[in-house]
Amino acid sequence: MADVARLAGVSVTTVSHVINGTRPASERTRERVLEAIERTGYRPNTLARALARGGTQSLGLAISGLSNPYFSEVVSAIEGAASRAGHTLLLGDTREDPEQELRIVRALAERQVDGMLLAPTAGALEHALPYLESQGIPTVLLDRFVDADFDQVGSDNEQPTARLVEHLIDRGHRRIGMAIGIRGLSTTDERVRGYKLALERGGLGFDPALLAEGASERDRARAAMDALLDLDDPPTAMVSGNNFMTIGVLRAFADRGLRVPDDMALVAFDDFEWADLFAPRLTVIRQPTAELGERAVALLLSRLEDPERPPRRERLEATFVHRDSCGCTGRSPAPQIRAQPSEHDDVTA
Amino acid sequence: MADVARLAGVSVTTVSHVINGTRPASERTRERVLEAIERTGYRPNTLARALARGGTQSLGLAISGLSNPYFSEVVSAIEGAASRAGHTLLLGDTREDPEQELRIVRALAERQVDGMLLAPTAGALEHALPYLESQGIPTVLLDRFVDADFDQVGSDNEQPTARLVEHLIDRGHRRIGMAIGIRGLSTTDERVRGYKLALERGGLGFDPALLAEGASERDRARAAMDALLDLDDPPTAMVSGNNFMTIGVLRAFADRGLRVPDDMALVAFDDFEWADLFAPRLTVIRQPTAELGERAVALLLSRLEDPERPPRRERLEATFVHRDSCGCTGRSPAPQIRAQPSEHDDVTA
DNA sequence: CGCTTGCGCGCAAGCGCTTGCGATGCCTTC
DNA sequence: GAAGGCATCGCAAGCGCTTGCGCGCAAGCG
Repeated sequence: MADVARLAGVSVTTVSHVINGTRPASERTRERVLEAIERTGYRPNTLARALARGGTQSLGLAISGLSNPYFSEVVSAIEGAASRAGHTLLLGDTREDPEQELRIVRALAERQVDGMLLAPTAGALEHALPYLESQGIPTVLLDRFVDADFDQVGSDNEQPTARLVEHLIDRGHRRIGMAIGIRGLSTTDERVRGYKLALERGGLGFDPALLAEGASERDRARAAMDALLDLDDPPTAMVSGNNFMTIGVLRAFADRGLRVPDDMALVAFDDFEWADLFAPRLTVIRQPTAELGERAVALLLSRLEDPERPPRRERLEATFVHRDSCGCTGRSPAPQIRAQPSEHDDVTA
Repeated sequence: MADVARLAGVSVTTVSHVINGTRPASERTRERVLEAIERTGYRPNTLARALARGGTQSLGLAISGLSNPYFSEVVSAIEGAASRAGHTLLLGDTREDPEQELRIVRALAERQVDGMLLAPTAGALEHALPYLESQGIPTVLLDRFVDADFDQVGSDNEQPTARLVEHLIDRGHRRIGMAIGIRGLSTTDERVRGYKLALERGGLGFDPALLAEGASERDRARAAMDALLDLDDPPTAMVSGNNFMTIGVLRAFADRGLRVPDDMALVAFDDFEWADLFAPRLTVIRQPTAELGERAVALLLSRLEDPERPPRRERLEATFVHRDSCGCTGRSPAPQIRAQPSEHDDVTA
């Protein structure tokens, strides 16, 4: 910037002001400065600016499993919203590990992000969250809810899962298993609660033996599913707690040559983009990923504007998408479907 | 940091040195400083450090389609490698738009990233790349190759695609169409070249009418595929140029109730994680996504160490994964398969 | 008992930018 | 013709950290 000032024959003050439009300048000097900028190939140093101004125009994003299609859709939406608001994203992967999460959050905070978007791990309450709170960093929690005073966004889990299970019950299933993600995450807990709720409503009673603990790892889910199938009284239908679990469960089925829905019914939380193109066409709950990302950013921006505003929680509605993996297709009448927004799917809110 | 210094009764100089271990200090003062840091809840300001030192320990990543599973796997690998090397990632989505790409690259550069990872758009040579070059920013290009003096990493495209097509030819197909991505990207061009090569080798001749221009958008691919199917002499088999194209093509098939592989054979570039679990099980070329990300970071780090080193290009081998969508299953002997690394797939290098 | 060594530290000058105060010169206004 | 107003700009003090110099002091030396 000093170069520019020299070339334009003005002070750095003036250069700074014409760059930022923070103070009027004569047309003449404006032009000279602009030209000097052009000729020197001047590249502003955002760091120095941030240091001087306090505020980096950047947001931290700490999340687990970038390669998880659900999250990557959310990330994509977040990137879009952040970028539209003139913010840059700093990215970190928590790997679902509270220590790693703290490291990431620390690193991002030390880089002076203006705010933080975090999909908290199961141990966040003991590590990352206290840190964020003590440092007074504007934060919004994503996907998983936590019992703490933070802004939070996520989908509704309990009722949609219950709906999934009830659908299986309606189809006559009595032994319904569930493959679940990481214990301690609200997403997991709430979905399990929905599962139990539906069983209860259906007068079925909850059998802990029918829970396949997948810990959100495909291979663990596969192994756990395998164990379920070895039961004396194995399930005739499964509900999967998230897309990783779905993959694991299906692998376990494939291992034994079980076919969906003929040998085994399956419904799942989390949709896949291609899900209506391949068989079995999965009956799922679809989360509003784009909206989720956008709301999260919106919440964060609003908090940046008013740090004192009381924390807000937003539950977004998830959609029931009726396809074939539940075993309904053609053979028996599909239950209460209300709309068909997608071309090949039956979709209901 | 001033607070810490005061509380410890030393100068900021000393605080800085004990934090960074840049100068020996007496055990006593070390302890006092550390304790003061603890008690003040001091959080180092990376920005100020970067400003003083020059060097931010952060890398820029500009890529398109975060929600593309191929890219999100690469991103995941990059994040891992970068994080292991002590770097933070700044993320931007180019949306395949050269102007947007330049904006992103600029924003990242102005944030003083130490180096840049870029999946160049088709117009990069006119915008982003000259900028990067003129600013002397260490850069490695990703996925797509470009005719310029940059470090570059990507998969082999031509031969693998040819292999895909030859496979169809071996199965007796004579009208083989291809759905292709964005023109001007080396990935697209090279894959088309592989397609033509195979046709030629098979004595089939290239018919431009059989190219479905999908521009890497699912809906365009679907429409283009639709047009192909309306031909007087429609293809009996398709090869898809990337995973978006695959989705589009399959949608077009679904629209008409065409079944793969019975009514239509399909082979594709890009694997999906779940591809062996759903029908049709796609026969594909799988790119080494993790390796790609890691090599890219490795290249960038090595360039940071030695900025003068001549640019390097790395072609990574893609894998032929033989499944059912080509129409081979059981009915006819599968051609030259050499290994079966995956449990349910036939995989060949 | 002076003098060198070496150890432990602090001073202060930046890094590149922003911004509160003025300073300067010219044009109006009584 | 002096005073006030307005439009244009520059000075210099930071923002929080790093780092080349150099100072003081105790130990070691002849």
